Amino acid sequence: MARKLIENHNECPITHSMNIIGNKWTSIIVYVLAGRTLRFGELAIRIDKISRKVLSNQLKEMELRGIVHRESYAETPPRVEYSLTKKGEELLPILNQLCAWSKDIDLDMNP
Amino acid sequence: MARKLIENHNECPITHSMNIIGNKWTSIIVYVLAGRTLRFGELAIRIDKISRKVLSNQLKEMELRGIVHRESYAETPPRVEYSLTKKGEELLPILNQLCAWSKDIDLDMNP
DNA sequence: TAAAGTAGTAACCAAACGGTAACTAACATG
DNA sequence: CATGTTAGTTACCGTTTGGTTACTACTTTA
Repeated sequence: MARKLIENHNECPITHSMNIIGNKWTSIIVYVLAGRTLRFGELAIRIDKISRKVLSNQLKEMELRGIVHRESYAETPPRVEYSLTKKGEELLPILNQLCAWSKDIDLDMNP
Repeated sequence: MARKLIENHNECPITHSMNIIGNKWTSIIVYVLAGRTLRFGELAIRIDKISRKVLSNQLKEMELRGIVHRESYAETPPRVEYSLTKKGEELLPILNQLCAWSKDIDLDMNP
């Protein structure tokens, strides 16, 4: 279930960072969750091509890391709401800089 | 050879960013190359656990994206030196923020 | 009684990724 | 003539990741 981590015996800080956000979906989930609360199903719709299984796994991992907050309501049908924690919100300005940085890189001339 | 990209029809900027640096090694290579020029073999030694094949592929992709500069000398034995482009250098302050952000996240309590 | 709606989970399979070992070219040295 | 040196590449294969489908539980509505 859990993703495999890069070994990091010499505690390289960037390797540590990559072990947290260096995968396909984590940053995208943070970005989509920016400033709002969304239910599981809404997240699944907004994030193109993600499967419910993978979304579920990622959210679980992010909750464990303290990036995402999960609030479950005992209703029928069930309702579960996801939002960013303070830590998650702190990632946003960094991601915005990343977006700005990558703006002028072209992927069309592909390998 | 080339990594598969996340589909991004609605041109989500963070998805675009993740298509560039959202993988195991790219950011780590940028970090190791910060402010210096290294030969292929030196990179392979400094980056723990990366295989020469994967390193070669990553560098090729990063060169294509304009993040890394490759200088090859027609000597025997061959010498190839890698360094960051201006674009690559611009990524560094962002990566440093990422390192600072991730500092207090604990991975030991693992999924 | 049947269907609909939600948030998952389990089993299973396909695709992507990563690693290993052997190999190349080209010259220098012993 | 064999060996070492470097930056790769190729073929092969195992691991990891991702995707699909079906299924659950519970209650409301038709």
